[in-house]
Amino acid sequence: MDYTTLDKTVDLFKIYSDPTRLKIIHLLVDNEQCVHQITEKIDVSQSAISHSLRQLKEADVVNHRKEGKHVYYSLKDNHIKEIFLTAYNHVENCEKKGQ
Amino acid sequence: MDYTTLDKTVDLFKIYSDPTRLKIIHLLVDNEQCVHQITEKIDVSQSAISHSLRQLKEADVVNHRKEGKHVYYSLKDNHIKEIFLTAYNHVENCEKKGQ
DNA sequence: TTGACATATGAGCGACCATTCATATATACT
DNA sequence: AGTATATATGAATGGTCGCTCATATGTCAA
Repeated sequence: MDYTTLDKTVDLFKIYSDPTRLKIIHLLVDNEQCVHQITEKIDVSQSAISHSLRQLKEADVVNHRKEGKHVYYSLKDNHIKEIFLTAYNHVENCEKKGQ
Repeated sequence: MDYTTLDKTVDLFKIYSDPTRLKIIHLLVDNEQCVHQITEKIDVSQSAISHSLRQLKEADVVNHRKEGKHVYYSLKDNHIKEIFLTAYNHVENCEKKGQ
């Protein structure tokens, strides 16, 4: 084995490095949401959302629970939220300073 | 324009999502280093290192200063370090807990 | 100015990956 | 059972991107 901590960190960052997945994470920062709600708010096919959610789940970034026909997703961990917010706020600050 | 904050955040995460670039960031967490030092410590060609450094520079992740023949690179910002360390430590903790 | 060392750049190739399309599964209702 | 809604899956494809190779640029020393 030489699948190091650094390699695993790369994989975690890859999860954040896609517009669809990051939009989902953004939505889930505040509340859990079901697939249907997510699909309404992001402009890609339901299939694409589902594929993205699968990756988020396999990367241990989200939890999911079933409730009747619906499946609700939420962020798994405070670190997951923290990584997102630190980067997001950094980008926002850079914008205000002008690039 | 609809190059949103979220899109820019995706681009920032993309920078972290490559083994070579992340290894460089890892090296620079403690000290600034010149290209030659970095090349000695990472097992890809000098050309690949240089390409990676260029991307890091264009993404405003690193500073560089010339000193004679050498060019020294360092992390530009504490946020850059924080994003890396939060993710890296998260992965380390997950490893200890067993996956 | 020639040679050695340090760094950067451009082109081209190969691999990876997000999306769509079509379809499958699951649940609820009548 | 049959229909509608919600979600998941597999295959195929188009685009992105990191790497190597070759070469260019820059800097110092003799």
